[in-house]
Amino acid sequence: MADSVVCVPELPEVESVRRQLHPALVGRVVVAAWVDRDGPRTSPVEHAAGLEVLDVVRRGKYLLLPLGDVEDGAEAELVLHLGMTGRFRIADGPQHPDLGHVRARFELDDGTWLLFDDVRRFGRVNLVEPGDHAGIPTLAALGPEPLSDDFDADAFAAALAATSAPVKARLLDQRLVAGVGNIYADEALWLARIHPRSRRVGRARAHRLHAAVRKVIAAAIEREGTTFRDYEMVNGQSGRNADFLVAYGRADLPCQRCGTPMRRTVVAQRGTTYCPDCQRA
DNA sequence: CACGCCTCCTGTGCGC
DNA sequence: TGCGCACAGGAGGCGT
Repeated sequence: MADSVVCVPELPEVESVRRQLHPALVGRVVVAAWVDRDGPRTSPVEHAAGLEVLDVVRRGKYLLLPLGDVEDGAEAELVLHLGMTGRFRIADGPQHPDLGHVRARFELDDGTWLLFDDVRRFGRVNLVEPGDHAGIPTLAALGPEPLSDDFDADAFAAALAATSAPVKARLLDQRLVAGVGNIYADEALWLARIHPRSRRVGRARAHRLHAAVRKVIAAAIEREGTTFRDYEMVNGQSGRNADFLVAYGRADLPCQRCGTPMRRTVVAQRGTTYCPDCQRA
């Protein structure tokens, strides 16, 4: 079962990508930009040409690249999302042997190319006015970064107390906290000993979950993310977090806390693994 | 508004 | 061996 699991980029994976893209892109001027087609997840990017990459910022699972002029500031913003299978390469030309489904290309003034490859087309490539996220509702309503002071335990507890949805659904919806996806939701809920389908999470358990989210995200960033198959860094290497997972992908394996076989279920239309003994509703 | 279900997309792995 | 199909899921859209 575990070897059929596919990994999707979440906050730690996107942060690892950001750290590799930043030194390669900041200060570069876009010579030409191309995206494979218009659609709900892509929009024309040709106007990026002539603009300098001023920064490579991450918010949740989004990468934001302000483009413009060092003195005049940002004139545009490139919004990128890896979706499920997105990956980047810095290449010497418009092709790369590792990439079979290039969806966007950015030629840079030092002769390198930023290539975006995305088999399943769930990724996003949009060029917008700086800060104009109205067409990207999840980004516009994105909650606080989990490792920032803006992620407040009391506010998190209050928000959970005001909802009737399963706690895992709230972790996934990006509004209470940014960047948590299916893997780290299961990991954090296991660590906090909370059943993923629980609809009533009191203050004490909410505080445990708040700490658990921070812990699993920080640990995964240290290990440059989790790789099963799809996610990889800009240099093609894997993250090292897969060997440290305690919940995700461990159905039928013994709980590392109590030895009870982990159970697989579906919550919020997502595969979910939890310990039926030490994660109680 | 909140919630939950459906859809998109395609490679992979399994069963027959 | 080969075919068909279920499955994976972030985010958007829509129905209730």
